[in-house]
Amino acid sequence: MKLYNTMSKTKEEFVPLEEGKVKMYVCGPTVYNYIHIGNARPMIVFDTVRRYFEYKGYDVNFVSNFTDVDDKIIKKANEEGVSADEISKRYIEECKKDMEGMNVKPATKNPLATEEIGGMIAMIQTLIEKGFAYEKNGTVYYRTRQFKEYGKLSHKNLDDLRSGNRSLLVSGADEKEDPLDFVLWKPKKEGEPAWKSPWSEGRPGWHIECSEMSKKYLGEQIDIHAGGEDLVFPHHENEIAQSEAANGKGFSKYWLHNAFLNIDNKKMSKSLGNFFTVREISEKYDLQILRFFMLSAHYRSPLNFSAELMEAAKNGLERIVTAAQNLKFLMGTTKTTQMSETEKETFAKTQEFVDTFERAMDDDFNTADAISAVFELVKYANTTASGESSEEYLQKLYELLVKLTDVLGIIVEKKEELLDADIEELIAQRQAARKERNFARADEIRAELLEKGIVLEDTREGVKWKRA
RNA sequence: GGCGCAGUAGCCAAGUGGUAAGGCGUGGGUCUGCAACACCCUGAUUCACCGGUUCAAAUCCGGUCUGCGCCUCCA
Repeated sequence: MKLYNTMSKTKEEFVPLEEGKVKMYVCGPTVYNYIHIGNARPMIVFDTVRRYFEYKGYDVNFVSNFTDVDDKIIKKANEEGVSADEISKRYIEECKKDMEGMNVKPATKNPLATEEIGGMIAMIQTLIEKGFAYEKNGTVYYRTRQFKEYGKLSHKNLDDLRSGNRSLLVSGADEKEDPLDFVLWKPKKEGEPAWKSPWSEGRPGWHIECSEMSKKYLGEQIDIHAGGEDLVFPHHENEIAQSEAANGKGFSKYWLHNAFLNIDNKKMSKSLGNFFTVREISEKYDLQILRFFMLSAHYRSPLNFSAELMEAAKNGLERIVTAAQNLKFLMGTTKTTQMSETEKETFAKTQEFVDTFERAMDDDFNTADAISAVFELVKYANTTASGESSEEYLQKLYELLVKLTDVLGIIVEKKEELLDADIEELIAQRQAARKERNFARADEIRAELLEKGIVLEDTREGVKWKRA
């Protein structure tokens, strides 16, 4: 299994720190509003990564935080005249609802920054003791140049950073020893949430949160640290500087970053007005479609979002779900139970699709290729399964389809639904009308049911129905 | 200015040295009372452009054009 490591800029063979286990940390959202579809990409992508590790038999400890103290949260709280705590609690709940809709598995642990302040203070203390941090008037800064490997993740040269950001030297006319130093702890301003610390009453800087939460819940060394590509610098670079300086050992073995989701080939932003929340999308589409859409491209490629592409994703996903439903339907009508020798041979050929699927996923989670393997399985099922198939054969095909789509977090199983008695009656009436070749009446009933959201399909094995 | 990514059919998208997967859409056909589903056929002599290396290039090298990202606590 190979994965692309931002640190080495190459695909590397995955070797876990501990046999059979994966310790994985994904930087979560700052909860000041509903999450947007850009936030959804890493959630979906890294959930899929997790699912594939689990498919391969690994025990995955998946930790993803919520940043629940931040300027934007405070700003939102002030606008609404409520506490910052109320804002963050509210949007954590809303975020979890969206994640459920996208079929993102709950993390092993979702630490909250505000509940880990003690550990952060201890880590900052250690950094000060080791000479990697210093305090000035209540603010604690990280002494960036003290960490000799600074820039190793983003492949930046400290002097380039300096010249590129000369303007900051002026605007940052503060007490920093060096303009590259970043904040570990800052004193509170009027009306801001604050915690007591040895330096001032205040709150932690953003970067230290992840260093501490990752250490607390996964240990000083982890297998995978992931997030959006914009986090490479400075966030992850700073995390490395903090964690490795404080713990005296390598932090994460592999660094995974997803590319951005664009809209009209532009980065999504409020100022451009091309900003969508997951909640807005959910009003128009099942979030399964959003998930399927996100997985249709490689996670390290920029992905463009548009209504047209969502429609295409919707149709593609429906093809997969329909195939699964069709197998299920045939299972209910088949006469034979056991697979014949011929069917055994036919089923054996599906191994080819499994191999293709795994080869794709083993190659840095190539979900686009993995999906094409699923489509090939779908075509194979559609071609080989019929009313003549045995229940066992249909069942095996169905289980295989579920197994592969489950890795992608795509749900093809539908809950058993019962129809109202009057709808059952209408379907029966229509069948009777068809038998009498009274097609006008039959079509009338079909149209009537369609208005109620019931779509009918006539097949050799009987009438199928589904909700529109 | 520094660092980096990308350009493959109408659209989306794999493929990183051996002769272009898959999906959506279009058009035609089979099935069906019709429809839907499904199936079959339909698509790039060609992978932004120009050179080069090689028996062989979408894939490697050089250059050009175009789009985009990071260098601001934005996933």
